[in-house]
Amino acid sequence: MRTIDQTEQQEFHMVPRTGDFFKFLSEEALNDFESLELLSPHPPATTLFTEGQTAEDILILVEGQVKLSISSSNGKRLILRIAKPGEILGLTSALAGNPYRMTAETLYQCCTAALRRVDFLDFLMRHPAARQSVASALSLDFDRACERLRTIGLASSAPAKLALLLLEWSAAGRQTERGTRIHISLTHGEIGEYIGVSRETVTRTLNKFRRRQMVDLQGSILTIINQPALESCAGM
Amino acid sequence: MRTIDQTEQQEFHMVPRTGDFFKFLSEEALNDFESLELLSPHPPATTLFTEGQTAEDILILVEGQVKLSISSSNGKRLILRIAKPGEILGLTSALAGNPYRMTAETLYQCCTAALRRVDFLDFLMRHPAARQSVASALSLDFDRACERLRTIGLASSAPAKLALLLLEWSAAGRQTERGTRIHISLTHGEIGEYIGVSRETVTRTLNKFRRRQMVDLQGSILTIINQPALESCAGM
DNA sequence: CGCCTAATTGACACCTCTCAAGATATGTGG
DNA sequence: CCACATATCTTGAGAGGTGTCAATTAGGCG
Repeated sequence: MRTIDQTEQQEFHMVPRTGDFFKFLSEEALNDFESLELLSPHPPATTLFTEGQTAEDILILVEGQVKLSISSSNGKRLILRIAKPGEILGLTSALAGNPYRMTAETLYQCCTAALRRVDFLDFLMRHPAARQSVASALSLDFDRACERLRTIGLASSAPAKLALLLLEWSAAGRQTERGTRIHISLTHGEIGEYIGVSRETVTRTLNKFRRRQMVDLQGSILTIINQPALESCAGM
Repeated sequence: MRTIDQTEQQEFHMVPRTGDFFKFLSEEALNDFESLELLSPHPPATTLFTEGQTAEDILILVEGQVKLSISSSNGKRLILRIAKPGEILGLTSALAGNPYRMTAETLYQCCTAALRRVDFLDFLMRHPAARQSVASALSLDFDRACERLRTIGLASSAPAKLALLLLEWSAAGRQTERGTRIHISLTHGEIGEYIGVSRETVTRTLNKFRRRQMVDLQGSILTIINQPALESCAGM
């Protein structure tokens, strides 16, 4: 189901640097950074680090997507979010040198840049812009966790949770004349782990949305046809 | 039900500074801080700021307890945590100058120290120890949000959620020969808002715990008699 | 084609919410 | 001290939602 981008394994120095962290670095800071980093490719479905493991290095996602999740001892998982290029993985743990509070798993072929913790802290001392960038990343991490709490803790029913998730995703979607089109790259099981409901409930609820003409589903392409209906379902 | 500490309204300069933020400040930094702050007393059940409001000032809790919560448009609330003295309220929003993501409400008579945002940022520039302190506070905020997600999102049943909450609180409790004793200062309704279940379910579940000899309940004093049983109930 | 993963659908049990009624506390004013 | 008002807790009954289990179908890939 999950289609893997068949991009050629690129030469490391050619890997483009996109995303918030790199965007605000000066040319000079970028060069400084590149002299410290260790770039590594990772196959799909690789575990980069797990909950409880101590953070030795700083890991920055350069290319690909990484699933961040927390899990309970009885095997249940809760997906926090899908990290995009330019995100620092497990930032708070990495900064403080604490154990990771989450598990990071590659979705596709990924490329990460690793720095030793001390090197990264020194790097931040040298570049105020990077410090600013890290501060907003911390802020963003917290905001996103609150957003997750809102979806999981405040939505009363499974349809409400799913509607909230779709609306959240719709921000990154493309506008078409039929509605907002988004690409769903997760399985129903993973969507379930995203909003804390079972796989089967995701299937049933998605079908309910489709029957009610709220969304259209063609393979992994979902189109939000009736956004107001979705919003009222989400309780907005 | 909620008993209010009848401490005399103290002279401002006599208010003791406790908690993580103040603990790591040098004498000099503390004096610097005190020259910038504006101390204010607040009656119980006062709203300090609400979700969506823009953060103009930095607010640090000096004395008392503050309930931090998020809420949905249909009136449902989710308590994030009870802030203790020394905590910076809405830190990520305050630092970034973003709208608050939560609502802050005093529980008892409280005293806060307010600084203008720019003054606080300047203060941080002057005092590396304070910067360090803020960094770990940010980290702690995130960790606590994840902890909340674990309780609300990963626990499968109401008893599991309540058990997790009690065990979380037991860390701050006092050991006695009968078990860990904790003081519950929230109503059942508020406990419900803490773990995302209804008021009645809290009552029923607490009684179940009591009937099964897992806890003992005398007014607002709860004693964890059978911690292993609680832990297994929490799914640990 | 055969294997494997994911999606689908139905049946059923159980949990929790809601509504409603009553009991128990706490505070207030006479 | 008593009567009253208010807030909180308690308990029961009913309904709806969701998880689990099980069987079947669909789709991708070697």
